[in-house]
Order: sequence, then C-alpha cells, then structure tokens
Amino acid sequence: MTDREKAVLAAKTKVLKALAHPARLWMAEQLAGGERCVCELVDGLELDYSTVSKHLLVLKNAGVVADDKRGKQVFYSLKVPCVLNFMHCIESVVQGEEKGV
Amino acid sequence: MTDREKAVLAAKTKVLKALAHPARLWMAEQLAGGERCVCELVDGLELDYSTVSKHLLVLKNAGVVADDKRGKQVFYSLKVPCVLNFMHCIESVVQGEEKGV
DNA sequence: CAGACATTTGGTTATTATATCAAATGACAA
DNA sequence: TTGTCATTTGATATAATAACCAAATGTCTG
Repeated sequence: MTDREKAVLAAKTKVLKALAHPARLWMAEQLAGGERCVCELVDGLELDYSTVSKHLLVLKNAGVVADDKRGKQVFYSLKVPCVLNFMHCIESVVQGEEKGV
Repeated sequence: MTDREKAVLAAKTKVLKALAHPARLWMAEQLAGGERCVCELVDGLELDYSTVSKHLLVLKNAGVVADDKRGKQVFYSLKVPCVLNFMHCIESVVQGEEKGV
C-alpha cells in the first residue's frame, strides 16, 4: 500500500468515525431536515453544551457539517447530503440483524 | 427519544463503527471485488492473523460480511454491496478536505 | 458599560478500542 | 496418528474516546 493510498484510507475513515457515534449520527439525521442551532441539538440529545459542542467539532473536522454564526447562535448544516443515502443501506443491514436476533 | 429509536440508532452506529477503521475499510473494499480468504487479507494488510481475524469478527457482527469455511481456509464476502456506494460519497467529502489543506 | 445568554475550551476521569504475544482448535497430508 | 498449515481465542498493555464540571469567550440588550 502506498503512502497516498494510506492517506486516502485514513481520510475516509475519518468521515466514517465522525458518523459512528449515536449522538453524532442523530445530529446528522436532524441536519438532513435543515439547519439547526446548537441549542436545539442540546435539547434533543439531553447532553450538556460542552459535550455537544465537541461532537459537532468532530463532524466539522471531518467535513460533514458546516457552521454559521448568526447573532448569539451558531447554526449547523449538513454539507454532504449524500451521507444520508447511506442510511437506507445501513437500515437494510440493521433489519437483517434484527431478524437474526 | 424512545428506547426503540435508541436501539435503531445504536444498530446503525455499529455498522458505521465496523467500517470506521482503516484495516476494516480496506478489507470491505477488497471484498467488493469478490470473496477473499483470511490469508489474502493478512498478506495485504501486513498485520498478524489474530489482529485480522478480530477485525473480521467486528465486520461480521455488524452484518457487513459473511464467512464460509471450505477446507483449511475461511472465505469472507461482502454481504451488503450498497455499503460501497457510500464510498463515492465519502470520496467527495475527502476531496473537499484535500482542497482545504 | 454591565448583565444575561449561547457557545466553546481545558482538565479529569471512566470507558472502550487496538495490537501483540502465546496458546488452542480444526482440517488436511503423509 | 503425527505433523503442519490456517485460523481463532485469551490475556495483557497501550492508546483513543467520551462525559462531565468549571471557567473563558463572544454577542446582544438595556
């Protein structure tokens, strides 16, 4: 494996890792319905601001979301809508699992 | 969030986590080209058998791959080809990142 | 400017993943 | 059956993540 191939692999992994957490995945799904301020995400998740803020930073660093500060609030939006297509695929895996259990 | 919603979220997360490691993602990509025995994956990754075997177990538990023992060897195959579609999406994120850096 | 609100940052601790080594299992060949 | 190769399992040490608290920053309103 070349260094370049490794780098590409690492970059893809970063995106997957960013989504691979219940709180972050939930936020990505919320953002699919339009932008949200941090406060709305905090309310929905019932986690404190610092935790949510750090999760959002992970998503932002992975290139999955964008932020926009307007007045007192920061609004986040989904930068890569195609991410959501994957969810249907995953749901098929999940359903397969449920049948098994 | 109901318990059921939490369970669905956890199940999706499991699939994402399974793919969110360079070695496992590489293996999934390899399997997209057809089944492979563990030995081929070990050769490609340059990790030892025990490590590769554990990574494969993670993918299997997530429902992403299937295994088939034939004679001395175990062959793995990709159970959910749609997973690979996502890669194109991720690649678009990755390229966006590269431009930034 | 002062006070209130929204958000982020730093530090700490608990939890979870990872790689490696050694040993166990299982299948085939002689 | 004995040996050998392919693979999995168990144990352990290390490293990465996550949640929480406290404190800092920045923006609006009065």
